Amino acid sequence: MLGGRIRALREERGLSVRRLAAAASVSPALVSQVERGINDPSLDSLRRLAEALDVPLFDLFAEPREEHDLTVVRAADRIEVGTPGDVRYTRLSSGSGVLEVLEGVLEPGGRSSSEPWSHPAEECAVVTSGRLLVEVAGRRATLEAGDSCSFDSRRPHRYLNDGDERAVFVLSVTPPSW
Amino acid sequence: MLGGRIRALREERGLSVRRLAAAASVSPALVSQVERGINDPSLDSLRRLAEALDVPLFDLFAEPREEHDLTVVRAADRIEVGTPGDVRYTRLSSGSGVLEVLEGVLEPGGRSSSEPWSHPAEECAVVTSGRLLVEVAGRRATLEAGDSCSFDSRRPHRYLNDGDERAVFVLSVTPPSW
DNA sequence: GCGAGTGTTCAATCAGGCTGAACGATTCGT
DNA sequence: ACGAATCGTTCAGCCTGATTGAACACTCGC
Repeated sequence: MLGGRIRALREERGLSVRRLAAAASVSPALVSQVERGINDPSLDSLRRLAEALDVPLFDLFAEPREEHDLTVVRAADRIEVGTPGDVRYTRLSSGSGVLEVLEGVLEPGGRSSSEPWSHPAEECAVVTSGRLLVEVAGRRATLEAGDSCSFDSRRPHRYLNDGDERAVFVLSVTPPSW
Repeated sequence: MLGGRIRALREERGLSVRRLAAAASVSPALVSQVERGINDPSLDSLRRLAEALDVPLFDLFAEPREEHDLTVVRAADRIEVGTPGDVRYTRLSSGSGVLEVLEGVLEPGGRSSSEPWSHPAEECAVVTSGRLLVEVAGRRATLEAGDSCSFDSRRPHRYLNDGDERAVFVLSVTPPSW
């Protein structure tokens, strides 16, 4: 799992076990053992390996990404996802992976929820048409078509439509939270 | 750095050092030491802590998120970012964090690059207007306004405009790759 | 005052990460 | 066909350093 990741990175670079070991100042045996999951390396060794492989440490722990090549979602056949509050969300992304992109539609007077929500993610909203009122941690901002905003989703937030026409926006979230 | 992350997660959950230690079946001393960066825990201990904190292991190594509350980017004053090939990109997101959202504009006959690019990320493009030809790992798809596509950015890919009008699209990428 | 909680420090221990050496399989050049 | 040089792997054993339990100083209610 973690070993497989290291092996993949090493082979990607065409390095032999010994070469990598030398670059990381560890023994070849260690590299072999770690890659095969026989031994849990120390953090120190991992740091050296990560440096030798020229990747940030946390990359070694990254979940294996979902394998999808190219997913196309036609405007006509989008899938509707959960409807928190008054917002109608349809999915623009594939639904797998760590990136979720949705289209949100909010009718005049509507709101995403009565109480602001909070979840561990990062999001960015781009207004396509209409006017959107964003509330984040008590602060408010009004977005017109073409405007965008981004924030840490852990801060309590919600969307409102205080205008008199339908608001449409593209919402990007990572990682997905529902 | 790693310790700080653990401490933050623990405090977020209102757990005391002892409570977390108990939940992770390690000693309180260890938690304290690790949080203060006094020593490197073993991977096994880290796994237990991650489980007790209910986060994936690699979260403990995640870069500390940039602290921004609410960043608004007005349509009028977007910042232009690098221009790979013929695509003009302007930034819609804040520019910090792991989520990057851009608006791309591609004139007729233009292309993002002559050779397909590859970078370790995930991306999703939503066509706002015009027609966009997407090429991923040799496969091609034509997107009209409202259509979208998503794929693993590690697969070689590029965008082309084979239509006769300007193509505008919203591009979400995580993590940012330039 | 006491008791229960907080986070922290430190000596001592013992698990386990790491190494060096030897292994069998390959792939060279000759 | 044969060393020579690589490849990745295995294993016993050393020795570091992660882990622990106990004691620390502190703040809060009662």
